[in-house]
Amino acid sequence: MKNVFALVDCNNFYVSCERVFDPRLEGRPVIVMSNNDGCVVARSNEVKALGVGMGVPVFKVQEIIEKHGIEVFSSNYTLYGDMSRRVMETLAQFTPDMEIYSIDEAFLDLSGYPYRNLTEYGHEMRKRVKQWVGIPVTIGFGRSKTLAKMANHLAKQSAKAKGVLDLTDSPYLAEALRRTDVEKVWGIGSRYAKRLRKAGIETAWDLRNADDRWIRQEMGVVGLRTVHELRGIACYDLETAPAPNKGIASSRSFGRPVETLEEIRESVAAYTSRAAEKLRRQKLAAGVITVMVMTNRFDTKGPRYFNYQTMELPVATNDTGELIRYAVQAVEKIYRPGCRYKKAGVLLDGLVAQDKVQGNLFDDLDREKSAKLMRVLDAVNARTASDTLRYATAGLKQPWRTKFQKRSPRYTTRWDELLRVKVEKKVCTAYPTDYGLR
DNA sequence: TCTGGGGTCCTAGGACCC
DNA sequence: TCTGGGGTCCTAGGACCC
Repeated sequence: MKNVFALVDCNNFYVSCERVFDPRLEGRPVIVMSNNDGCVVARSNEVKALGVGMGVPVFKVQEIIEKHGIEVFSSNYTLYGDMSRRVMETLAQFTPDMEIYSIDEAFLDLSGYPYRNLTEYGHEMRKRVKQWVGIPVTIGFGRSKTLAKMANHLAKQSAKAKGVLDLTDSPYLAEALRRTDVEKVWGIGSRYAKRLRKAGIETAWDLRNADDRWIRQEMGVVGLRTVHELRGIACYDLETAPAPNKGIASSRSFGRPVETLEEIRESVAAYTSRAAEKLRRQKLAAGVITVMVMTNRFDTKGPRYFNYQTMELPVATNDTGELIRYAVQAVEKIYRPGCRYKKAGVLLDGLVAQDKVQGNLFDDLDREKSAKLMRVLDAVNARTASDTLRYATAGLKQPWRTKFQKRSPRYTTRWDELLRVKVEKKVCTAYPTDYGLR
């Protein structure tokens, strides 16, 4: 039996999410920015056509933004996360063999399903996601994940494909490989692309026909797998049950430079709280904590500084208060006065299941009490959908907070931010589904 | 003035042990 | 002055992904 993989990818996902709730944006140029309103992380097709690159700093394209009246949004991860869930739930109806690969992508394993016409099936999926959730998607089919990715990419380029391209047994496969630049291949980043091009390998077709020994030498086993995948030999299976995290990180740039130990300490405490919440959501505990601080790496004047401190905990924990205590100790060791800090972060490692934590003879914390307290904390914050309860160390006003100056309402997860619909005397004909609500 | 955040896997080399 | 070999574990760094 031959493998059939599909890759479903939401088009310009963050932009599409904004458009679902603000149809005025349809057909207009739209940008969504990264954290701290720093970089461009999502662009509508209109913006791509204006030559605005992925990941460019917003201030560098300010002129284009103003000249073309581009609509600009801060990231609204709460909204995007919820919309993603809706898309995935809809896709799950088509097959049980699904891997949620990222917030806006899913692999489907359709091997062994007697679909006579994959293209038709793809159009059905597209239609349903659009109708139920309001998000446009593109679908590529291939004999390996890498080929499904490539098909998806080509489907986006071609208007003729109408969002679906099947390359499983296609007579156009060779042509498709020839038309794909080597850096567009999944697994080939800018470094490898440069080296490959130097060696005369410019397209996916060239890569597919490259010498195995040379590839193994230059790119290791990972590179070799990519080449095999391009030949239609599937090296990667679907990963339906996500492996538990190996580490959990929480780091943020500051909305403005931070200089005092007090503010750095607050931010580190706040980031530690976030990381600890993630930890508890996955029922894990951390045995190692690392705190890092850094100045602006683009700043040419002023002292540049980067440092981190790792601490091993006597007992693995997911208690916010306890983790904050270690984090604060760590940050006090690396804080250097006279620097303008741009970013701080917390990394948790040595993760173990919370019910398999090894005790310690000298442990003086009441673990049961701590677990109870954390449950209450999480429950209250879940009900109020914000960090209503938090540790005083994290500060009250948090003047260093990351910027989100143009965030749209969290339409689907906050009662006080629901979409407002003006109803005139006539009967309202808008149904919740029109807004992605169910 | 303004430049994101959170992950994964692989490999080479050093520490350590017998 | 002579000074083995093989295994494991850990870490840092480099590549990649969205």
